[in-house]
Amino acid sequence: MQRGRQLRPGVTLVRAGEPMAALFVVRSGSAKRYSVTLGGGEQVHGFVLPGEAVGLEGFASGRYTCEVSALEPLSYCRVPIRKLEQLLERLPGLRREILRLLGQALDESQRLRGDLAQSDARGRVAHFLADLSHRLARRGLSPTEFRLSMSRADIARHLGLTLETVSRALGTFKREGWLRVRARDISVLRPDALAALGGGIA
Amino acid sequence: MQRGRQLRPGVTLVRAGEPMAALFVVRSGSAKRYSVTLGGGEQVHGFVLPGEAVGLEGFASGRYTCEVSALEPLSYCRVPIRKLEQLLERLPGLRREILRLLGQALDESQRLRGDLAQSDARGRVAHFLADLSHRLARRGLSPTEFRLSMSRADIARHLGLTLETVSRALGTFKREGWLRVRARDISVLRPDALAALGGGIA
DNA sequence: GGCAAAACTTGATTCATGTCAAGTACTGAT
DNA sequence: ATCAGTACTTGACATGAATCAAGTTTTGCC
Repeated sequence: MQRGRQLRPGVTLVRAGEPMAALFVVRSGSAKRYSVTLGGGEQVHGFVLPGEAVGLEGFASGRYTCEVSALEPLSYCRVPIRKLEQLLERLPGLRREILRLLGQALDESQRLRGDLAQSDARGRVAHFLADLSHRLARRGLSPTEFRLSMSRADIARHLGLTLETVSRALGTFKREGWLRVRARDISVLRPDALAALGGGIA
Repeated sequence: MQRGRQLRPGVTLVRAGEPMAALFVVRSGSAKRYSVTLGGGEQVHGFVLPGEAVGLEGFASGRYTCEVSALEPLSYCRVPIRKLEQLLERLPGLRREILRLLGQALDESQRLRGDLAQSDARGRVAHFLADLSHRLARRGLSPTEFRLSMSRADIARHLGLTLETVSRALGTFKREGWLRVRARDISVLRPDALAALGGGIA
């Protein structure tokens, strides 16, 4: 495992189509995962937060299938696949951990898709915020006070909305007293309300 | 591996919340993967075709996270997890294969989510049909003549649409000469047109 | 084969979100 | 500190999909 590597904002960590030589784990900062569509637009698959892995979907074909680029100064570890395979040979615990990681990524992706498919614009934005909050909390960061490292346009492309609609949803949450929003700084005042709107599975 | 098991239409193969005791591989027939939402509705995550695996997302927590029930008479193999772990110990090739399977499921889920987020109703339905066609072809079945084993309502819940909208989309494809539709029997006349509308990543 | 229930299609209307457009507030550079 | 460029907000309007409501076809059962 190689650690202590750094990336400046905007720099790409992995590119779609490159052979998967390593997995990455983000240590600090955040990144955007996206694909470039036929029309030249970006499909934003999601955002990577500290403690989360990058490159898992490369197991499918041995190549990365999306681009991942830093939204803030990013530090990360690199885990070469060769090394990983050697370790998997010997460590049943690591085997389970990798399967768990993949299973979790799969589960989250499906759950998210389901929720997006069935909620309106406000529900999607609420879900997005609640999810972010939850993932930050898991990492020991504040679930109620945080700074969005991504633009409204990125959020919109992630949720299948337009940036205007995202802006309006944030506006209504603010007006209803659920959030404080100042540019990219968010304070969640009513996590329960967001979670309720974000909806989801029983 | 235990094979030759059968299920009648409507019967459930795995239930959300159950401990993951085994993986399953469908041999013939098809199934619906779904979650029950807070309101009692169904979130349809997708459909399982012959040759595809069921239960992968259970690796996340050791429990299945969605329900899978047969849409047609279903035959399948059951692969107990204990057995699988023993085999993973000895067979590096199987380790890679399982990772590949999970990576592929993850990649497809993300790609699908991205496409759904960015297409309109017709695009989604076109994508759905093109995907189905592609997966059937992979299995050696006809990519142009098939029978939908799921209802319009299931398709709609899968795509985040209403059943009326799905019906109308099929209607327009029919009128434009891209499909023949007779109840659940589909003939694809213009696969290219569907693929183009289904759009996707570069 | 006939019947009832379910699944599906089609039409009219409403509403949410996209689109277009203008204006405001950040941000980073000089 | 000022300025320029970008990001964001807000408003007016258009549009595609949801909703509501009949009708029609298919399916499975007797």
